[in-house]
Amino acid sequence: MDLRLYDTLTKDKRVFAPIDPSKVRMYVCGPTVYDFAHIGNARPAIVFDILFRLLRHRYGEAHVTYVRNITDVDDKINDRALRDFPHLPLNEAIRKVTEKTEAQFHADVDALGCLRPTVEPRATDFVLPRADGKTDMVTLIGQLIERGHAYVAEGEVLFDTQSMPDYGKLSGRRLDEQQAGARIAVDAHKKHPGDFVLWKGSSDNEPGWDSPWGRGRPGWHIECSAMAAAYLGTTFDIHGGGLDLIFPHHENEIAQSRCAHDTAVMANYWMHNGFLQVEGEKMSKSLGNFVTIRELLESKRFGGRNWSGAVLRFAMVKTHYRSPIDWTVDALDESSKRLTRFRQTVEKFGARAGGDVAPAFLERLADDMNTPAAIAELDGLNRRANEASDQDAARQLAASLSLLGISPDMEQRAPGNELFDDNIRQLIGSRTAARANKDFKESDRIRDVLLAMGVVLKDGKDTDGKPVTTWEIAR
RNA sequence: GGCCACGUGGCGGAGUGGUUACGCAACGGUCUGCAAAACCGUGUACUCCGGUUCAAUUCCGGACGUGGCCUCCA
Repeated sequence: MDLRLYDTLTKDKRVFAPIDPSKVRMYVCGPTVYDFAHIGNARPAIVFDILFRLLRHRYGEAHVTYVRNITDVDDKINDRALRDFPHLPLNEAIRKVTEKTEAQFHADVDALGCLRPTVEPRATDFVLPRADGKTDMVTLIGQLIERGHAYVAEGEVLFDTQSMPDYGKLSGRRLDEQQAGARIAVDAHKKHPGDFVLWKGSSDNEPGWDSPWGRGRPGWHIECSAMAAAYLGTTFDIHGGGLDLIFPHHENEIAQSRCAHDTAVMANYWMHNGFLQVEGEKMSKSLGNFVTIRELLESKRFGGRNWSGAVLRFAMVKTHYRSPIDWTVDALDESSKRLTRFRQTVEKFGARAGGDVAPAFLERLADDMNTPAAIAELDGLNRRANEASDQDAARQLAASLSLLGISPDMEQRAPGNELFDDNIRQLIGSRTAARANKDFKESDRIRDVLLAMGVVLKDGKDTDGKPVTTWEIAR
């Protein structure tokens, strides 16, 4: 069965053919580490994690390289550093901000069930030429100047967009059209208003590196060109990111990379996840609907309860990755219910992941990651398992969920208390014993105790007819 | 103003030129010490107007609506 992927550049869905199946290569634009990641940031992390898992499943774990950068040089980071650590030297303050934020980001996406990428390079490690000879930004910029694709003007190095005949192909923007729009800053030193900065000078309270063009820092797009080449080579398989990055970020990455390396393409498939709204409105701090991953996991700010990483992940993948998502309490509620049903079936049959993924499920996923259709197959498996006590269906359900990055125990973790789980299991054990003795008074007492803890019990039977009790957090 | 998506039942959300998506909610039932859950069954749909076609929710054109990008942004 073929894997088919939608390519933003060619606007079509086609069979994925890696350049080298023994070394499938994917680059995804990662976070700028200046503040807590919001739920919108979680989307590309989850979407491309699923693609990563799918590729590993097809080509083998050792044959897929997933690079996701960490942007740790950015004006927002500078601002945050000056605000939060005014007494520290700038570099130290910046390091404090980026290290803390990076740790937060990792904790958040870990909780969402995302695997760590193969490599997570930090931009600041790729500004200057490196001892290991991996591609760096200064060298890349030098190559662009040499090849006549960039020029120096007023202390900046600018990319000469007119030097690239098909600039704008990804976003469908032509240079002459852009002149019409008044939004692009017209600077006298630019040859064309669409030209963008590769290198800019730094003042004393901005981070800077010594370069052939003076002390300065890289522009917004060059870091990804450098790090992608450093780990994946000049042409690779998949480049991903959010829809909003198509222009200017990815457009400019393509321009830089192709012109510096003189290649026909930078990546063979450009993939973009859709945007997310919150309760029907664009997420913004001014509307007060700005919600971070951490808040969803740990606070009751959204919907009066907190949500497990599995529920957040499920809510994210029950919509196709290219469609917009309206992030609502109702959607999380529904996700929680559906997931609980799957979990109960898996537990009831004692099914463990590691078995075979259901073929129909895999087929849906292979069709440009049609996760909603794939999940519908899980409903079918769930039904088959329960209707006909079909062990195999339950095993396939567990294995398929696992390919989606969802394991049953992710759902069960009670927030903020690691002993919670064990405690509940003990109480359930006592209650099961009481029920076996027909001591229903005691049995009901324990059930009430658990209910007071916010835990609802569900009695069932396993395939041998033995009583099995599962539980979930009360809604 | 330019570019790009999208508009499916009460809600979420796939897909298809003629045949059940799927789930949540609702209603009915089976089962269980009770409750809950689970399982089974039932109903409701394809924004509007033209066109192509034997046949359109599905293709083409238009209208209206929603969202995104064009500036840091997943």
